[in-house]
Amino acid sequence: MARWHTVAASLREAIANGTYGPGDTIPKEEELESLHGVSRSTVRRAVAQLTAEGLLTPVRRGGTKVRERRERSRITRARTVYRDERGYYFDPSARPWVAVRPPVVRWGPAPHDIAHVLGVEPGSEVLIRDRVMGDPQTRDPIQLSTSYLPADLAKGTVLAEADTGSGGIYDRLEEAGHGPLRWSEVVVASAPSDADTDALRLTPGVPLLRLIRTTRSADGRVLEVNDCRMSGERWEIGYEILRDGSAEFGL
Amino acid sequence: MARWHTVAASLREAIANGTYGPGDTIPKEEELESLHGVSRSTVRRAVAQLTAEGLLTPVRRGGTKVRERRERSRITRARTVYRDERGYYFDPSARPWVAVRPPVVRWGPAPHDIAHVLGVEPGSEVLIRDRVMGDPQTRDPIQLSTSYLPADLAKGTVLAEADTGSGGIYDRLEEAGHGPLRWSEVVVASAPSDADTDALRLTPGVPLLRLIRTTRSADGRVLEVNDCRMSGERWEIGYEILRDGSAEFGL
DNA sequence: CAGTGGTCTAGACCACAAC
DNA sequence: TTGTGGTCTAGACCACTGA
Repeated sequence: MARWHTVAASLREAIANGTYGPGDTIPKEEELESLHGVSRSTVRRAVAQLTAEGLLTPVRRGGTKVRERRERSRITRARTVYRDERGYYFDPSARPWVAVRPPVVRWGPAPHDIAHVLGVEPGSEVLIRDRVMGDPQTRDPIQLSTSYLPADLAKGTVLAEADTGSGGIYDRLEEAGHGPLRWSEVVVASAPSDADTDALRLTPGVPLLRLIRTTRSADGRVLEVNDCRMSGERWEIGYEILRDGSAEFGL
Repeated sequence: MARWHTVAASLREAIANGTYGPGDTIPKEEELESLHGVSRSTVRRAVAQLTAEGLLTPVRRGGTKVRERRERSRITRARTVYRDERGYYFDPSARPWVAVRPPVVRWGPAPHDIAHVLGVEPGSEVLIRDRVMGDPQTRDPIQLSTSYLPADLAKGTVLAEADTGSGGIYDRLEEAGHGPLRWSEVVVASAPSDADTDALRLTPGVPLLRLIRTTRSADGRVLEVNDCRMSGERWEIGYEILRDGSAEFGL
């Protein structure tokens, strides 16, 4: 076993058994050097590893601290989509999030994994609608929501405008004769891109939790793919499980 | 911007635009040194970063390669649990996975996040049932499934045996008068532990996708928490979305 | 068996933030 | 102001594995 592995394992153990609790400062690099009889680079390799794993956060001048793990908040997904006069809702907990910056609408290449679902060639031009949802008070970003629409569907329509009006793109799609719309969604865990790490202010080592929702027309054509990304450390997604013939019960 | 950031960004860009495609070998460390005019350590810092992000895999003697991204396979969760003569099922796709090693049953401390759901003190002793499910042919591990049960419920019962008999712990719990059981589940993304990285043979930088299912008795007591972990790179979880009053439709 | 990545050292200077 | 982590260099030897 490499020496830095030994140092990392020793730190991991000390964190696991509570020797260093959340918020505590671990010994400074110089002390870890003499403690394990290794050079500073070796200590730094070990600390870098635990940092990437989300266990530590180095603070300049303040030492290296054991990260505080927040409790995850839950987003609950209902079995049925519902709507009111303002549009469709997928989340019955109805979080009061707001757009923390104006939506960005642009044309660009379809990412590989999205293109596959959207049924277009990877890299071909599609309409990309970016929103950042966050806390109404603090304006902290919470979710990055990106919609992708096929070019031939969106070109020259209100779908490509920043403001799509009441009910949003789904009402526009139904008005254009594609309805009644149908949706499905998958949950994915992935490493964040640099841009997402930045936008969500993620600590290194924290994965993304992604909800990828596909909108289809009544005849089965894929009209939109929405990729909603949030911190895997701060959020979890709850689903109901029903028993045959039983009534709904709470989570 | 630090120099290693520059090198990392340059490599990321080259991978994104296809200069280095999946499976390609990037220039060896020595070449990257002279290419960017930095020392070997700096090159290595950049490569370490992209490796942690899951973009590269260094191969001794074979150079450093751009990782092939596999397509994700889907696990579909139905809104209703169903059962046959063998027990309850939560996954209608009914994957033919098998236990790739005998289940391990032991008493141990409840992990912090599980204890919270189970309603016991973190670190207090609970029954832990570990299973590894995998491919019937290759016997590759696919899912790590760990069940936690409160000590007072499981002590001295068949629940603490390796073989719980036909229908497993759920049938035993219902026979003990706790039924009809109720379930709920949440999806979580998290960084894997060392043991999980090892058991699932995860590449560094790949997050875990976790299904945490809670079993409750008819009167609401939490009887079991199951933590099912799989590679976030290889799996996604699909959920049905129904429209009010509409018939089911496929994903 | 040789070339690649893996590890480690000793030393230097920088930059930020808490004091 | 100063102590902490952040970056970088030059050089050495090791260990695995694919040519």
